[in-house]
Formats: sequence, structure tokens, C-alpha cells
Amino acid sequence: MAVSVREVAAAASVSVGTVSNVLNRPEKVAPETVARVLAAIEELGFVRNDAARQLRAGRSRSIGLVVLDVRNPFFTDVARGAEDRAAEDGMTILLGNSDDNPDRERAYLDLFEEQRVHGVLISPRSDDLPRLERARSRGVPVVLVDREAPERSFSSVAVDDVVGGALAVRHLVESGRRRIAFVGGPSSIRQVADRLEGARRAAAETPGVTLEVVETSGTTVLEGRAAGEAIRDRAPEHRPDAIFCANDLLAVGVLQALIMLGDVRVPRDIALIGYDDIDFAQAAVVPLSSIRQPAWLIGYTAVDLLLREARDGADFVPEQVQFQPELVVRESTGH
Amino acid sequence: MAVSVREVAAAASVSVGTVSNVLNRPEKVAPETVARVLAAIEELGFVRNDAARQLRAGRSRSIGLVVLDVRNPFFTDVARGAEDRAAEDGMTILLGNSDDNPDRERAYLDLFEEQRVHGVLISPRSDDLPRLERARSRGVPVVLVDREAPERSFSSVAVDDVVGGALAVRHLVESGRRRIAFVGGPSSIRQVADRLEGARRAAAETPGVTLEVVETSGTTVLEGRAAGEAIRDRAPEHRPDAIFCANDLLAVGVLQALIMLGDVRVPRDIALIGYDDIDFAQAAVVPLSSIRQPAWLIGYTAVDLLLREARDGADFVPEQVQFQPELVVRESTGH
DNA sequence: TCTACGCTTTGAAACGATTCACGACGAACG
DNA sequence: CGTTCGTCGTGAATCGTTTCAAAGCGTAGA
Repeated sequence: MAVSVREVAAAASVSVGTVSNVLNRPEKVAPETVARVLAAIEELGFVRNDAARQLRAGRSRSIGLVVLDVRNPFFTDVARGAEDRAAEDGMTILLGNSDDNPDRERAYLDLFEEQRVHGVLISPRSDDLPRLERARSRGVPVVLVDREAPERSFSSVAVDDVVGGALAVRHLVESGRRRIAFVGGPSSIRQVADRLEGARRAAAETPGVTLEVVETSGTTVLEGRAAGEAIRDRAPEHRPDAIFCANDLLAVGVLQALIMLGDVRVPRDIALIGYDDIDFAQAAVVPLSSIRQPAWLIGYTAVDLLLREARDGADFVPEQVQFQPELVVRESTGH
Repeated sequence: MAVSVREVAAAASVSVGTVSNVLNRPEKVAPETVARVLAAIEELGFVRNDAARQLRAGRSRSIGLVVLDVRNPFFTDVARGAEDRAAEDGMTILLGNSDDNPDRERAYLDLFEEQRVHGVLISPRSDDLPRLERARSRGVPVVLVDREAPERSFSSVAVDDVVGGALAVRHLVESGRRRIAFVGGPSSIRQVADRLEGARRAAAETPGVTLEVVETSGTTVLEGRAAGEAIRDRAPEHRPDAIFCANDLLAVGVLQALIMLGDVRVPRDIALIGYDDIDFAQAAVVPLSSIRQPAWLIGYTAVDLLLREARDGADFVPEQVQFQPELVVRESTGH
């Protein structure tokens, strides 16, 4: 059924070694022989068996990537960056999404190990660092995405979320807002916690500024909408005059809730700022101010670090790359 | 470096065959031996090498899925359904997105063939059926997703888009609308063409109903927004009184464009209906009427067919499953 | 003529899990 | 006591590709 190098070799009257050379180092083979072998390949419809290749090579040509939520455009952008860098070295990205569930996260790590992936990129939900340590001790490079490792034990690519949170709130304060609400959760997600921390610090810088926390159970549009409705339904004097959301999906939800009633105007009554600057942010009903993270670049850089670690082996020193978040001002916070 | 069955066997003082049996048919092995082998596995940190397994087995335990656009929630839902069904048989989904690009589509097919996937699910962008025929002739089951095969040559899972398009327009007509615009494109995408065809037929049913086509170059929010702006900027008497969009992303974009100016109200001035009924539709500023497709079920069913085809081999008869689209009425078309 | 060298090609070994025909051992039975 | 049967365990062969030491061959220089 399946055509193997052996049959190609027979058809082209060469040895299997030569067929392999044609496939992998054609410059080492006489042009005429190359032509003959390629003809045989075409003729027989030969397709390389990747499993055998991997077995021989000892590891696969893939890199595992575990993200918190595929539905979030931020992560698909990260994935795209990773894919692009991987493609430069002829590698593939295996995408798994944990849905913020530690069990799924572990299942993907197991799967990736069985596949002998070149390495793993992960934005870990939990602090299951021992599990990651174990993977690395087996020679699988691990790079943390969008999260820094304690004690610099792992390479990581991250954006300083504390600074980002501070940027957002400082911007709101400078636009004259005083009663600020932070919408986000659960706080077990590190990114959420850090952004809140930054918000707290920025709020503390200016006397008279208050920061209220509206905790959500997740980071989707629907949860944002629920939070927004709760705020909208308050008496006007109890509403904040600005809202900082832990990500853009939440902000879109909040925006919908506020605008749908019609008596809360953005940014006039309440200013709104999100986080991630996904494509959708600028296309929202009221274009959304946001904190931009270089999503594509994060993925690209993470794979870059990973490949370097894979190449250098044991004497590789973990490296932490940190990008700076950037404020993007649009209509939702008034120009 | 890597721990193999051989070493586990040595550590547990059994043969490699027994280790394999413990892994795959524990009931055939004496309980005490099982315990000893498991202990050795734990002790040495043994992890199965999937490549070797696949090589022996002849094919991998994965199924390839090529979608047109990962950013579209409709496709991530399909993928989720596929993943769930695959997991029931201990299989994995390999996700590739073609971005509506025939080259990328082909690249993924090649990759999947090298991986010796169990089968391929694809919502083909092009009519490159010969390529798919070839794959199947090599024993790789192919199931078309969201698209029916001419001459029933392939199994497929689809929703009748012509009916769906007709449903949408009939609903608009019944709500009293007469000057209808279809927003969508490019028409090379079969789904788009079919929905338009359905719209045409429905419009023809009622005298006095006109159908205008506003062609877009893609199916994203941004392209919808551009189309919406073009319509919004017309003199009111030249605007349609209803818009049917080829999918919800486009509809969201159109909605933003119409509402942002403020002098076009939805549904009062223009009724709006989308397609797919993604989560976002009901969360839109004006909750969006839409044509629902059972995305999760489509993915689930497709894998089911695929596995059946893989099991039955050559004497499997292609099977076409067709779901019926369903009208979901919300605020954007007036209750 | 012989040696040396470069260019090509060869073919067996290796990767690691699985399979399967076969052997070892005890118990049950006649 | 000998035979049969069932339970467990064995280990060589296998999957298809890559690698690498070695060999074949023709040419140029001594």
C-alpha cells in the first residue's frame, strides 16, 4: 500500500541511501541521478513517512503551544507569530488550548512529551512549575509566554502587566477621572492580578482617586457584559466615571451593556479602556482605548528563544525578554 | 538520554514485550508484574515515543482539519466539536488554517499526508478535487466540511446554504422590507455564493422585492464595516431597507458602521441579519438576527463519518449529511 | 604504471514500540 | 503418572527513514 524509499530506490535503480540524499542533500547527488529519483518519486506517488523520520531524528519538528483561550484574538495573534518563526526553520506549531483548566493543560503537556516536541511554549495557568521542571529535565526546552518565571528559572517572553495596568489608570486620571473601576477576574490568572496591581499603584499616586474592583469569573465578552450591566443599573451617583477592563473582550462587553441602555454615554459619562488592543478594539462601536501588547512579536520571540535553547542544550542560560506595553488612545476615553 | 521500553524492561526484570503489554493490554499480564512494571516506569520517568508507535501502527492517531479562518468563531466551534468526537476514540485534531489561500491549503494537505493522519476534514476553498481524490486513493479518508461534494464522491457534512439564504431574505420580506442588499464576498467562496443564490430565489418569490449585491473582498469585521460605511454614506433614498450579510462578522461590521454615524437606526431604518449565529451575535450592540448553523455538531459528525470511513475501508460508501439552517430572530430585524 | 584524490553511491545499522509464534510452568483430569 | 489446557512471559522481526564508514570509479600527477 504505502510506498517507501525502498521501492523508490528500486524503481530508480539506486540505493535507499541515495534516495534519502536526494531528499535531504540534493547538492551531494549527481544531477542526472537526482532527476531519475525525482521521476520515480513522482511516478510512484511517494510521500515521506514523518513518523520514521522523527524516530530516527529523536524528536519531532513541532513545537507545542498551550494557550489559555483560543477564542481570544490576542492568543491567536501570538500563535501566528510563533507559527511564522517556526516556519522559518521548517517547523510546525501544535496548538492546544487549556481553557484555563489545569487538567487540560497537563494533558497537552503529556501529549507533547509523547510527541517528542522540540519544545513547549506555555502561558501557564497554574503554578505547576514542577511539572515544567520535569519536562525540561528531560531535555524539552520550555518557554513561558506572557508570564515571567520566578527566580528566572525559565526563559520567558512577557509584557510588564503591572506597568500596563498603571499606564491605563494613569491615562484615566490624567483625563480627569477619579472614581475608577477595575473589571476583571478571576484573580488566579496572573495577568489579571498584575494589571490590577498596576492599577492600584497608579491610583495611589494621585490623592482623591479611588479604585473599585468588579470581579468577573472569566474574561469573555459575556462576562464583561454582565459586569457592565451591573454597573449600568446602579444609581448614577454610584457609578464610576471610568472603567479599566482586564482585557478587550471584557471591555467590549462592558461597552455594549453601557450603550444599550442609552443613558450612559461613553466616554462622556464613563470612560472605558481595555487591554491587548485586539483588532476588534478599534472596530468597536465606540473605538476602544487600550493597552497594546505586541502579540505577534511575543509569539515570534518565544519560538526564537526556544530554538536557541534547543540548539545550545544544557549550557543555555534562561533569558527573560520583556516588552513594554503601550497606551493607545481612542474615542472611548475621549481624545 | 531518552528512556525506552528496553530500559524499563531491564529495571523491572521482564521482557520488552511484557512492558508493551502492560501499556496496551494490562489485563493480559499478572497483576503483580503490572505493578512492578508501572513502578519501573514511574521510577525512570518513561514516556512513550509516539513516533515509534506510529511507525509500527502505520498511521498516526490524529485527524487533520483545514479551516478557512480560525478567527471566525464558527470554525473554532466546528473544531471543538471535531476535537470532542476525536477524543472519544483517543485521537487528536491537527488544526491548520488556510486563510482562504489555496497554497496554504495544499501545504497543510501535504503535511497531513506526511504525518499519515487518520483522515482529513476540510472545507475546501478551491475546487481542487483531484488533490483530494489523490489523497483518498492513498487510503486517507476525506470528509468535506460545510460543503457538499459534486456527484457525492466524498462524504460531507453541510448545512444547506441555499435554504439558509432563502430563510434570511424571506424573513426580511415578511417583516415588510422590500429593498434588500446582500453583503458578502468573494463569490469564489462557495458558502457565500450559495447564500446569495438562496437570497435571490427568496427575493424572486415576492413581486416588488429587489436584491442588490454589495460585494466584499473577504468576510471579516473590517470588510463588513467598509461595506456598511459605503451604504451609510448614500443618500437615504438610495439606501436599502434591509441588509443580509454572508456571515455574522460582516454583519457586526455593518452594524458598527450604520450605528456610528447615528442617523441610521437598526432595525428602524435598516433591518440587519447575519449568518452563523456566533456567540457574538446575541451580544452585539443591537442583538443580531441570524441563521444558525449547528457548528459543534458539524464538527462532531464530520469526525464520526471520518472514523467510520477509516474503519470500513474501501467498501465504504460516501455519505452526505445535511443539517437544516434555522432562523434566529432578534432585535436587529425588529421583533 | 602506480598512487592519490575527489566525486558518487552503497548498504547495513540504528531509532523504539508493537506483535506474535512459541515456550515455560502449574493445575486439573483421566 | 502422563496428558492437556490455560495463563504468563519471551524475544526476534518489523515499520521507513537517516546516517556514515567504506567502496567504486575516473582522472591527474609522480
